[in-house]
Amino acid sequence: MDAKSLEELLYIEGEQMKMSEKQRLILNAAIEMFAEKGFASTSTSEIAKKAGVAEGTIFRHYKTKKDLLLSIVMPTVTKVVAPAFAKNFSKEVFEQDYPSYEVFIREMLNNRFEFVKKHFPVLKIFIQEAFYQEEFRNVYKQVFNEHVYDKFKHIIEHFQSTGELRDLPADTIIRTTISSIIGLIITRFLLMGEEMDEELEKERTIQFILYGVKQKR
Amino acid sequence: MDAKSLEELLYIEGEQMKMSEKQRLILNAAIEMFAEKGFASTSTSEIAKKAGVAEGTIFRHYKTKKDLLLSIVMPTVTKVVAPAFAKNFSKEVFEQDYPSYEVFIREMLNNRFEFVKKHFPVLKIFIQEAFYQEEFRNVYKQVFNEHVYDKFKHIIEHFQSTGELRDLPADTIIRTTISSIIGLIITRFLLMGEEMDEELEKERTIQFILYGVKQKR
Amino acid sequence: MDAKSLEELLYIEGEQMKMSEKQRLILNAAIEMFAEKGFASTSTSEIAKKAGVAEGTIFRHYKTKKDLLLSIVMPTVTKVVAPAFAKNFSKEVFEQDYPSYEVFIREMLNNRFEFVKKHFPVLKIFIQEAFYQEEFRNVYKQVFNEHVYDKFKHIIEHFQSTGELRDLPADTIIRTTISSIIGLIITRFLLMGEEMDEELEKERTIQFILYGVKQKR
Amino acid sequence: MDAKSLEELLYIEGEQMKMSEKQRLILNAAIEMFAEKGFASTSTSEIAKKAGVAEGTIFRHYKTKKDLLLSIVMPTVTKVVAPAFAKNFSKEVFEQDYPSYEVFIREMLNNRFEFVKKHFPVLKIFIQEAFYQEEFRNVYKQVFNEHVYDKFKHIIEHFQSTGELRDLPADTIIRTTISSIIGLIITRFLLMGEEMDEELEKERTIQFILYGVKQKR
DNA sequence: TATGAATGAGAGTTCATTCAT
DNA sequence: GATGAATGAACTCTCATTCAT
Repeated sequence: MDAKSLEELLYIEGEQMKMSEKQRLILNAAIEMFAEKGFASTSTSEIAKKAGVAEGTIFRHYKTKKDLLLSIVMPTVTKVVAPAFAKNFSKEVFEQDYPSYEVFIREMLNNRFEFVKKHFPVLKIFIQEAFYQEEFRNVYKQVFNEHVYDKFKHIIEHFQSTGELRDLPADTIIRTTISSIIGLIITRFLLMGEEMDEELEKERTIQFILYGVKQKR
Repeated sequence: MDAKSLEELLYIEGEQMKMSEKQRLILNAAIEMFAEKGFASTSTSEIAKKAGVAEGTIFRHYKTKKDLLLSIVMPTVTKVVAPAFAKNFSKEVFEQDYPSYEVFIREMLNNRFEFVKKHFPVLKIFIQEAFYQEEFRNVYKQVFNEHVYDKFKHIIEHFQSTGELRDLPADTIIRTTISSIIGLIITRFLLMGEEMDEELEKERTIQFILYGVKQKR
Repeated sequence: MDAKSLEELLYIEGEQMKMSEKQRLILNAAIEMFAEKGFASTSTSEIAKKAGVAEGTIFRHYKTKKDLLLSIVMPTVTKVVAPAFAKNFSKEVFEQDYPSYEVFIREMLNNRFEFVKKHFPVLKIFIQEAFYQEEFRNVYKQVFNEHVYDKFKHIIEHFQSTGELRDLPADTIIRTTISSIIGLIITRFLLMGEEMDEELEKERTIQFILYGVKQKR
Repeated sequence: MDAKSLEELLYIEGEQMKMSEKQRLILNAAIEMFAEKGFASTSTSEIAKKAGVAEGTIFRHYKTKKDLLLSIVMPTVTKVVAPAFAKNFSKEVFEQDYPSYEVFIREMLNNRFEFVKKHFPVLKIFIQEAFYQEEFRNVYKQVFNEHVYDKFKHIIEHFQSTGELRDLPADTIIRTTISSIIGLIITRFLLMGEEMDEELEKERTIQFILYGVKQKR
């Protein structure tokens, strides 16, 4: 990954952003290896070799191996979960940007799909570790609760009030919408790869969310 | 896990089924630890201690640590993916069992949900490893292709011919249906735990699959 | 050191005493190296090499390097400080064994001198570490207070009551007596070595303690 | 420690004396850390941090870490051992300063006691290292032999000739005198600390040296 | 068949020292 | 002169695996 993208991805507000060249090499190598073999199965000596630095150099920048993992994964969590909802939802902006739920989920799906495509290795690392580290799951939950849930719910209720959406509980709509999007993403990035017709399946997923699979009577 | 369940779960056709007592202790301990901490982060000595056997005993039954992993995970793949479709689809059986797509997915969802509930640790191990071992993903794909895909497609086409299902491509319906089910399962077993109202969310997921979230006009 | 001596030296009451052959080799090597180069400057790989075992073997027997140090040093503290006072001081035994303060300190000096001669390396290790680890000093103090001080004081007061000893405070007599003995021991084992005429200097030290260096008028 | 004291302590005749500010910071930090944790257990980075300089700066002033140790310890040896005997023993000066052995040892004890109190950390470092580095012990022996032994012996013989001292061998008197003083110093600075009544114990030690503990008949 | 002591390769980490700036 | 990033050897400790009992 080039220096700029990496810094943008791993930048946390309030932290100093500048990375040294070696640090970038280390992070890129670590992301690649962790994504490929998993955190526990990747040795710091492998990372050092791939990065082309001495093993000691890793520990000059990151106190422990776990520290290196966190510095890769933590800043990403926010960025993957929140941005679709980061906009300032003033009424005008909102109604202009999202005239319908369809426009909203289409934008969200496209936006997150591209993000995942660009940063898939880091996300893979996050997901893997979230399996066994509660710490990781909690960060995800926290970000979701703080930045996403209320706004998402608000949007749904808005479109229920306009009559576009059925009167299902917002929670269920949130879960099923997200499930469908994540299901698409997993299918594309973990199971099928390039052989999938991306645009077609994205569109179908949107239609599925919107109309369901059952024929209208 | 008791001896019988374990043998059933890990039994592969054509193999000798009898397990010694020690072997069962080892497998149970390994499943628990692998699920909790991951394969790479679990040491054989931890397994031995938890199983109450000597370290050497593990290697008497399983040539390597990886061997132990495979003997846990491989037989499970088939069992988790296939059984809903394992029935003999003679016309009568089928029409009798599944008078509608709704009945079919309700049964499938309930059935898989219970299976996951019962064998969650083993499945967690499989998923974790599938992330980085193509070998694992391929086994999954193969089982899916061999035992599931054709039958699932056949069912969909059947209900499209009866007019119950819309004329979406079967692949899309398969993917979205499975996505929704897996989404529910992940939400329940990885994110929310017991705090979720299982029966309610199951029903809503089914409704979502069937009708979608969009109001019918 | 032979197996028997080592076990006797490092045995702690209430612990299991049997040492494996390898364990003995490790302890002997560790004592030798720690005494020669100090704890911090001795690497576990050196110890392993000198003991003729694999490095891993050390950690099978001792959880950490520090553990190895403690298992050498702790049991010795008691044995070096206490035994001269370990006898059961029933009145008869006492008056029979120590008809005078002179007999008492002569026995104590000889006894401790021989013990130091036999176990000098272990004691050297203890002293070194006591310099910077309060933990070590406290163990020493505790043993001294519990097993030595009262009895020593009692003896002194006894010989003050018989008129053999001057009416100095017991604490001062204790400190100066011990100082003189330790001074002799340090001179012999750290500064001069074999070139010192042991018996002569022991006798002179006893005379010094008893009569002082100043001429009687 | 202030600049002047430090320079005085570590000054060796014939060397250039000026220390830079940074050098002083480094030496003070090193003395403190070495005394607290021992030479081998103190890292140069700790010293640099405590001194508030960069790690590289240490190596600009001292070729190696050991060099730093030597530059602290070596000049001190002379100063701790010799000064009591450094005076020019012209007959007049001597008889005027030391009209009796008692006056002599009282002055020596007080003088060395104050020196140790002032420079305890450096001395602690020296003693620690003297345990395993013969080089250090030899320096001590050499200084003792060159600057102390003959003069001390001469003093003793003088007071034997005046009849103040008993006809013990001078070596024994030297050893026991020094032992008693060192014993007091160790008790004060390593074992008891401030809780000891300094003046009282100093006086008692002198009395012990002079009269011994045994009652005069 | 089961044991557990022993192994040695390799893990993560520290550290004295170097050197370009 | 001072810096501190970089180094790589060496450190303590872990681990899957072996094998004599």
